[in-house]
Amino acid sequence: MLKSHSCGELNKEHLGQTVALAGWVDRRRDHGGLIFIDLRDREGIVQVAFNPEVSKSCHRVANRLRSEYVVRVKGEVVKRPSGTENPRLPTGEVEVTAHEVEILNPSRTPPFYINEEIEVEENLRLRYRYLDLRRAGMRENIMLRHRVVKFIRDFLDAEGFIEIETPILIKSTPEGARDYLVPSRVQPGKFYALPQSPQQLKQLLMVAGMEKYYQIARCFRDEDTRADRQPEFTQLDLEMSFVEDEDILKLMERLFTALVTTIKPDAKIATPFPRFSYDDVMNRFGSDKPDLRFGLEIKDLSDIAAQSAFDIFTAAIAEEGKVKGVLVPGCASYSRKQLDDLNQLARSHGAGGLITIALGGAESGSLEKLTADMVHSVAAKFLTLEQVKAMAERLEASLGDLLLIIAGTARTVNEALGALRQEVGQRLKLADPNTLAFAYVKNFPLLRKNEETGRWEPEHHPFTRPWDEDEPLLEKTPEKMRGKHYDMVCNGFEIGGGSLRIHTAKLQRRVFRLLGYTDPQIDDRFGHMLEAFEYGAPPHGGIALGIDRLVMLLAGRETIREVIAFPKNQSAVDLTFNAPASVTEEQLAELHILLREEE
RNA sequence: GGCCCCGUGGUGUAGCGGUCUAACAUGCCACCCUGUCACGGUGGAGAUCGCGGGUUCAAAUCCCGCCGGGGUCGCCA
Repeated sequence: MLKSHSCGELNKEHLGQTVALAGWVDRRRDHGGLIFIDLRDREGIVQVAFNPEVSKSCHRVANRLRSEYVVRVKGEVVKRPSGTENPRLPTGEVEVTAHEVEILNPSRTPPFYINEEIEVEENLRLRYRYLDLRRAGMRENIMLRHRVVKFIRDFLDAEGFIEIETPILIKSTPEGARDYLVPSRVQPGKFYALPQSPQQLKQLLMVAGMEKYYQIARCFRDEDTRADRQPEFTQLDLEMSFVEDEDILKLMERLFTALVTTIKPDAKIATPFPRFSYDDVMNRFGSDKPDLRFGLEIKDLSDIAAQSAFDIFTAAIAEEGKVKGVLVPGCASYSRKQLDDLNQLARSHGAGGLITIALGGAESGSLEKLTADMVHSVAAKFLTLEQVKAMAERLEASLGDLLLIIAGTARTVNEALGALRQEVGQRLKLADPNTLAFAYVKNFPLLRKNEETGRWEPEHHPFTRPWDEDEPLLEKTPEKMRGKHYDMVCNGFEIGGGSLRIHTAKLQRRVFRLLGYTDPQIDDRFGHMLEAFEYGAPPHGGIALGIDRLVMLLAGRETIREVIAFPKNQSAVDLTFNAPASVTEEQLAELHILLREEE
C-alpha cells in the first residue's frame, strides 16, 4: 500500500508517528513561506504542513500542487501549535509535517467544485459523475447505501435466509411494464427480456424447497422516469414458504426498525407500523402511499353539501358522487394566483374543479366570530353561514384557514384531494424531515378493470392469492375480490409491496382465464409456473422493497439519482457513457436485426 | 404524448426593454505573504446571455419555434 493510514483517521493517538498518506488535494493555502494543504481521502481530511525549514524540496513541490492533484505524503503527525487547532475537523488537533511528497498524478481544473456542497446542474454532474462522487455528500450517500445493504444481508442471514442469484436474461411476459429486450444471436429472431423483478423465479425457488430466499436484485422496466423511478433499480427481493401475511410484515418491521435505529439513530420511527386498509387510506388521505407525518385528513362533507343550494355539490351527490374537503391552515389570504395553482393541480388529477372557501383573511381565532361577509368563495352565495361553519368544523378549521372542496366521483375526489393534501403539506412544511413514518396498506382489490380495454387487470400481479372466502367470487363478481397483498409505505413513497401467492395450478389458471387469456396462451406464457405448482408447491409469499427509495429517504434526498452511483437521466440516458448508443452494422447483422425507417 | 419550471464567464447567481462596452461571489493565472484552515492582499484573463426567427429606433430582457435539463399527468403486473 502507498499509504499507512487514512487521512480522516489521524488524531492525538498518532502523535510522533511517521505516516504515509495518499489522497487528493482538497484545498491549498499558500502563505509564501509556509504552505498548507488539506489532504482528502475517502475517510476524511487532514492538514499537511509544508515548511521550507523542514524540507526545501517538499515546499517546492507543494508550490505546484493544485486542487484534485493526487499526492503521496510521508511525514510526522504533530500536535498543532496551541490556538491553531481546528475544532471543525475531526483531525483538527493534529497535522502532518511533510518530509517527503510525491505527485502521483496532476489534475485538470475540475469543471465544478469538489470541495463545496454548491448545487451544480445535474447533467454536468452526471457527465463527470466520477468527480461528483468525490464530493462529500455523494460519498456519504454511497457509503450509507453500502451500510444499508450490508445490514440487510447480515440481518436476513441471521434469520435463516439464503441469497440466491437469478438470471438477468429471461423471458418477456405479457403482463406489467414494458420489457427491455435482448436479441439472441444463437436463436435468430428471438429475444430475452431483462427481469422486471425476479417474481416467478423466486416462486420457483419456493417450489424448489429453499423456504427462505432473498436477493439484492437489479430490476428493469422500460417506462418513463420520475424522481423516484429510473429504468434500472434495485430491490430487496424476498420470499418465504409456509407463512401468513403477518409473518412477513412483522419480519420486515423488525428489519426496518433495527436498520433505522442502527444506521440512522437520530431518526424518529414509530413501531409497530400502523396497518391501513386500502379503502381507508384512499378515503382519508387520497393516496395508496400517504405521507403520515402530518394530518390534514380528507373529510366527507356530502351530507352538509347535499343541503346546500350549490348545483355543483347537489349534482355530484345526485350522481352518487361525493363532496369532500381538506384543510389548509392559515392560508385564508392566499392570492388569486395561489388559488389558481391549487385549482390547476386538482384538475390535473381529474377533478372538474376546485371550490375554495377562505374563512376571513389574515386574522385568526375561533370559528364563532365568523360572519357571512368574512366568507370568501365563489360558492358563498349558495351556502348558508351555518353550512360553511359545519364544513369548517368537520375539517377542524379556525378563522384564517382555507378550505379546499371537490365534488365528483368518490375516486376522483379522493385522488385530487390527496394530491392537494400532499402539496399543502409540502408548502407548509408540515412533515418533520427527521421522521420515518412507515405503514402497511392491506386489503387491496385483487383486480381492476381497465376502462379502455374493458379487461380485468391485476392490481398487483397475477400471482397474488385472493382471500380464501373471496375465491368463489372469481367468475361472478371479480370486482369484489380482495387480494392478500400488502404495500409498505413511508413518507409518501411506496417503498415495497408483496403478497401471499397462488400455489395451486387450478386457481392460478382460473385467474389467468379471467384476465382474458385462452388456455393455449396460458400454457405458452405461464406453463412453466403451472407445471411447477403441480409438483408439491408449498404455500408461500414474499415482498420486494425498493432499495433506492429506502436509501433516498434515509439520506434525506429528493431523488433516487442521489443514491445511485451511475444513474440515468429523465430521458433514460447515461451521461457518463452516453448510453444508449448506435452499434455497427456488423453487430446488428450478427443479431439478425434490421432497423426500421421512422419519420 | 399533455402540462409546469429552468437555460447568463469554469461553477453558482444578479440583471427581466435603453444607464449592459453584462454585475457579484467563487474558481483560474501571476506576484506578495511563516500558522492558515472557505487564509489574506494586489493585479489579470475569462460570456457572441442554449439555438433560430420575429416585434421594436433599441432585446440577455417581450413574442413564436426548436434543442437540452428537471418536475409532473398518462405509464410504472
